[in-house]
Amino acid sequence: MALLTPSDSTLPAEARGLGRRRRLVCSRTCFERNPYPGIATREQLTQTIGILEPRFQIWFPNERSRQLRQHRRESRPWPGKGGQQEDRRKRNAVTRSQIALLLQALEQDGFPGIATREEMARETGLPESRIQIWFQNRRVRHPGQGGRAPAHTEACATRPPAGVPHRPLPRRSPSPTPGCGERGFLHPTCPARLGLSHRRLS
DNA sequence: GATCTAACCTAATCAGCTC
DNA sequence: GAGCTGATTAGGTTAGATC
Repeated sequence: MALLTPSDSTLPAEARGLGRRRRLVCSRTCFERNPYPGIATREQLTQTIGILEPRFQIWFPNERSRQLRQHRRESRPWPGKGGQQEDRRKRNAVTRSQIALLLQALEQDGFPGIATREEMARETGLPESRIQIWFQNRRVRHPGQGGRAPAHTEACATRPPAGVPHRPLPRRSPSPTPGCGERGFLHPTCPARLGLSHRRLS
């Protein structure tokens, strides 16, 4: 079985002034068996390896992305899901009180870093990974609620400062996509976001 | 400094639940 | 069935770890 191990850095990312989680290192054996693991398989891997399930939910898409690119470079067909699709995670019911807490946090920061998310996980009793998903969905579906975002629309509409590459507009949208900040979200490299979101800590 | 890749982001979509 | 929203996916960027 593949081993997942924490990287050698001894301090948590937040303690080092970063808004990201510590990195893990993973080998590919588990991926070759099933590149699309369902919740049951991921939980089983968690039991076997001792790494939390949400880390697999990050690692597997990343690995699929790499493999897909490689297959395309070599003009090989990607096998895809194939076979029976495994079960999804059971839908998590978020209570009104939990939503209230999350909305409060969203007002303050639409892009909470790992420390904030873990604090909210403690307060709400929800898993941190579910909070991350909740923020992702919320930012997309309620763009006006993203705390400070609307206030920086003007800054986002302009060019980033020299040396700060502006992220390209979102993909997979055949229709014209609103500019940064227009719908209430800010590109990570937007000058308005730099110094505000979880990246502010760096 | 270059490279690799986990972490993170988005839009799009699927799917469960409530009305 | 419509609407809402949690979960998943593809595809992109960022930044920490390693060489």
